[in-house]
Amino acid sequence: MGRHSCCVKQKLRKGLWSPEEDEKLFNYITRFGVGCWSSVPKLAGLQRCGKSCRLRWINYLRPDLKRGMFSQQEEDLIISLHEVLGNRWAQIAAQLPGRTDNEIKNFWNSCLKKKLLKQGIDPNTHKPLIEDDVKEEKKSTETTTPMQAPSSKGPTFASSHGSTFLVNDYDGGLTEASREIFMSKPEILDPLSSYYDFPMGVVAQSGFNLPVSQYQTSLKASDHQGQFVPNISSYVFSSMPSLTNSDHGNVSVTEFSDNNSASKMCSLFMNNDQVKESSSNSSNVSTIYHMMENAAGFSSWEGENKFDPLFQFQINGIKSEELIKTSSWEEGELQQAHNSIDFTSFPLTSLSEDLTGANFDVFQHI
DNA sequence: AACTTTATCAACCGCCACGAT
DNA sequence: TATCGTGGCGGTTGATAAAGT
Repeated sequence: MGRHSCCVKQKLRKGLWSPEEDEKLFNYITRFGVGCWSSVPKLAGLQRCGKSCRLRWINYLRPDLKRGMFSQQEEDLIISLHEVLGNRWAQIAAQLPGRTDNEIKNFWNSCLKKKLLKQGIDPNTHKPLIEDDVKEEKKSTETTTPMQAPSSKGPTFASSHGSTFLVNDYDGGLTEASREIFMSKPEILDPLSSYYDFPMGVVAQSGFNLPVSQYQTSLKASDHQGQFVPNISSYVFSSMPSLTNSDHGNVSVTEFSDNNSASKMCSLFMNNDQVKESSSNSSNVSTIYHMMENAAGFSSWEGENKFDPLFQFQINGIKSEELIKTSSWEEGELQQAHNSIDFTSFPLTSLSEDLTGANFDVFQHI
C-alpha cells in the first residue's frame, strides 16, 4: 500500500486539536512566526507533525480568518472564479481574504454545487443542464473537472474587492485579460484589499455572525497609508467543538474616532452572561482569552505580561538583531527561524511603519 | 424517544514541485 | 543526476450535528 504518513511513522497525535494544542501552536507562531513547519511541533511542544500544525494554523488559527457565513458577494465571486479556475481552491481562496481553500472547497461541495444544480447549471462546466444531465448530476455530484469549459451564456464578470474583471467574453471564451489576472498575476488582486472598504475601525456589528468555532477573530481595515491592519479583537479558545452563532451572541463595538487611525480604539464587549454560558456549558473549556486591541495593537498571551521582542521584530517587519538576541531560543534555532520566517505569510507583517512604537498590551484574561 | 439519513466541516492522505545536498 | 526533506495542493474521509421518519 501507500506510504506511511509522517504521523504514523513518528507515532504522533492525530485527529481533532485540543484547546491546549491550539494555544501552544498559536503562542508559538505569534511569537516566532511561520518558519520551518517541520520544526514547529518540537519547538512548540506539540505531538503533531509539521504538516498538521501548518494546516491547523492556516485553516483555523490564523488571526486574519474571517469565518462565518459566506456573503452573497463571496458566493458570487467563488462561482465566477470556479468557472475560470476550476477546482483550484488555493487560487480561488487567494481572491477571498480571510477564507481558506479548505473552507471554500467545503462550501462548494456542500452548498454551491447543489445550488447551481437547482438552478439548472452544471457546477462543473457552468453551462445550463439539460434534463438528463440534471438527473445524472444529482446521481454523482462529487465528480469534478479540473479546468472548466467556458460558458456560453454571455459575459461573466468576477468581482474582486471593488474591482470587476471580465472573465468570459460574449462568445463564452476566457478572455486573455482574465487569464492574465487570475492565473499569471494573482498578486494583482490584493487579497486584503476588500478590507479597505470596511468602515474605519468597525470590527463587528451587533448581531455579527461569529463562526461555529472554538476560536474567533475579526478584522478591521485601516486606511493607514493603504496598508492592512489586522484587528485581533477577540480570542476564545475552548474545547467546544462547535459553538453556535448564538452561543457567541451579540457583539457590540465602540469606535473611538479621532483623526489618528493609529490611535483608533475599537473595543469589543461580549455579553458577560454569554461568556459565562459558553464556559459553563462545557466543562472542557480550558481557556478563554479576551483581547482588545488598539489600532496597532496585538497582545501576548497571559502569563507573559510583556510584549515579546521577537514578535515585535516580526510584526513591525524591522530587522532587529538586538531584539532577537533577547529570545530564549537556542542560537541555532534562532538563526534558523530568523532566516526562515516567512513574513509574507503572516498576517501581521503589513502593519504600517508608523505603528512601530505602538504598545502591545496584555488585555483581559477571562 | 429511537433510529436513520443528510449536511457540514476539520483533518488526513497522497501526490507533486522545488530546493538543498 | 539522484535522493531527500519540505511545503503546498486537491481529493477524500470520518466525526458530529441537524433534520427527517
